[in-house]
Amino acid sequence: MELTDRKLKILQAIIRNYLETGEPVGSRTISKYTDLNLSSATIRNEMSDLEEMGYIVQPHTSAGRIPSDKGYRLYVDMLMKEKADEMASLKVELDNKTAKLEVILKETAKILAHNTNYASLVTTPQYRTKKLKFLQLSKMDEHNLLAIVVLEGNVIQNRVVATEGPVEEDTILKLNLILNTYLNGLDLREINLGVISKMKQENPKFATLLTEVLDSIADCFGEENIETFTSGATNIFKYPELNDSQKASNLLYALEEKKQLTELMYSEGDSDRGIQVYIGDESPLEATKDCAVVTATYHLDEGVYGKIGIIGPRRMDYEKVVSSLQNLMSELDEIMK
Amino acid sequence: MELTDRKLKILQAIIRNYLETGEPVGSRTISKYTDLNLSSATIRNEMSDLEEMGYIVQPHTSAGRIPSDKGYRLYVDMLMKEKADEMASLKVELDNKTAKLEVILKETAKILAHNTNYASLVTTPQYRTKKLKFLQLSKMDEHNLLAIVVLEGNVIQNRVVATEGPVEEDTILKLNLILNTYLNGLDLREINLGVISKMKQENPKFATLLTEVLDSIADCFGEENIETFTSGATNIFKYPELNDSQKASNLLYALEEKKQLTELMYSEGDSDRGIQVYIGDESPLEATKDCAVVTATYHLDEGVYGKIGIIGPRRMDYEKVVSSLQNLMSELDEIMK
DNA sequence: GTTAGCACTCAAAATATCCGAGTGCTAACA
DNA sequence: TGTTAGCACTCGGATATTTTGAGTGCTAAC
Repeated sequence: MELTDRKLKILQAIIRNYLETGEPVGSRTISKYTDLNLSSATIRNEMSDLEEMGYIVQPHTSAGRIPSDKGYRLYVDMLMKEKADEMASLKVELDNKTAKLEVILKETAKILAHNTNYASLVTTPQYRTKKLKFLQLSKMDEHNLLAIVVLEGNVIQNRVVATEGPVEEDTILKLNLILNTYLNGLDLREINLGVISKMKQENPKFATLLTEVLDSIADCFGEENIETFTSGATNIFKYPELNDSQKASNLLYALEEKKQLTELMYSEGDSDRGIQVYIGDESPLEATKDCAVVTATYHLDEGVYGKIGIIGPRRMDYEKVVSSLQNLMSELDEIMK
Repeated sequence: MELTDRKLKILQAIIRNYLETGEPVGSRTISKYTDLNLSSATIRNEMSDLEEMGYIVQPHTSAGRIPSDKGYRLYVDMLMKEKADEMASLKVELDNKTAKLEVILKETAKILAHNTNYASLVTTPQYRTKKLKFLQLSKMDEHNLLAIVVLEGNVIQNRVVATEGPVEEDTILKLNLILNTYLNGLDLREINLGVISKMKQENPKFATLLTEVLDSIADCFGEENIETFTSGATNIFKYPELNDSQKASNLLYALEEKKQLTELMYSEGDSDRGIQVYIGDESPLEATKDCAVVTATYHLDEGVYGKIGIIGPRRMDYEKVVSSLQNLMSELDEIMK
């Protein structure tokens, strides 16, 4: 059967209406709602077709229709095409003087949640290909060194390095010199065995210490280092279809744990610039089977990116979410430059 | 009317039973539950008295009784007296080699939540009277310095200091020297105008820079610097009496925002070593009016302490919670020494 | 002081009843 | 051939009604 223009319009009307009300919509409603000037009977016939084609479903015999995941998908795809570039104006109050990444990201999550009324997620960027700006060791006490690692983009991390024996102030100065000389401007892939062994060979006195330090700072780059900030988790109580203790509990648990969600955000490899939408069962994550998840990518530098995302009910205001995400995305791009 | 020993036993039995089941308990239940060997009729008489005295209430005429806040209070107070020193053995898997405070505290929250099946809170300690161990400035780029502040107890913080103009490497070295000379070993109260102006007078060349740096690091000590970690928020869904979307939503919101909870934890000034219990309406916080909140204090150094706490339903297993808290409290005391 | 017995209460569960939005189908119409 | 009015039918949800049983308070006997 063919998806005529009229069917499309009706489908769109059904979805729009359902997004507003959250209730199944009937033929009479649509007959009045659209500018098609068709009677409810005609709409019924068309709806019957749309149901057969799988775009809408009836929760039970004598109820109106609601969009199926397939219906949402069609709708979202259409939307994406239309709205690809247009961008609503969203006032963002990020104070870009704050140089601390963590603070910016937390703030971003808050703005996003507040603006959309859904739950939001923001991850720290992956540093895999991030370059080392500088590295600074200091003596904390007899058995511990403090290593400060600053990566490009002013990402600051610190690690405590436990040393075998006590270390002289003098040695620390030398270590700092060696480490910065060899490693500055390199990214994780470039800090490989070659550089390391060269470094040790040319400074045999410090071989042990260097190993200890390098081990401890290696994970500053690592993937397990991604942190996810969430905000607005309790927004989900605003939507009756999620407001059921079982569902809410699972969802909130996922939001608290974050780990799975982080994986989800990074799962769909590299649709990179694009915006990714998971509707209901499309999501690989059990906890979000009743939700829609929309994620976007922000860029910190070539090859270095993080994710921002939204979790809400299936009947999500996709237009608003997409434009909010695009907005914040470019806002972040800007700040991070 | 006097609170006889028998009445006390019955009250205790009622509370215990209610903690287990969450259902109002009737006279017949108690008559079997206790070793008093009294008929249900007798129990009924006693219960009638207990109700009159305000220790138990009837949700409706033909239901059993549940403890009132006053009843819980009596119970908890008795418990505290009995259990003051005894300590259950709780296997704590804190890896005390990790020197990073944040990680330890997050882990603590998790253990606590997991162990008790309630929601847990852990705050970072207040550093008001914490001494400065050392301070390290590094050049990040033309307009930003990175200030690392290490306080006693290996609490590490960093701040980005924006400077007026570019700063020479040489200048940074000198600044480091000056700052550490004047400030090492001092706490916030001791870093007052006196020291600062003296420092500036004796190093007039750096007066402006010093001001910038000191401003930025001042809040490393500040109270607004307390962070609260939570865990097990979704545990509240396990208790039917909280599992109502309105209550759950409020509570979870409070747990997400944390700010109010932090205030709550620090509100009851200085019961210091002790354990603080808020039952229902005793709590100043609206969101926890249907809960019980138990908090304890851990010590990092003289005058420096943080809080750990539990939020759960009124019918909380107080014994277990108290001993868990005591355990973790001393465990933390130990690690922080 | 304790207990058995019994009438009484009342929330919660089970059951019955009603209501109406919405459907599918048919027949008439343009 | 596509559109529409009309109508019988369905069924979830709201409301009303009944049943059930745990629990109480009171009284009288032990």
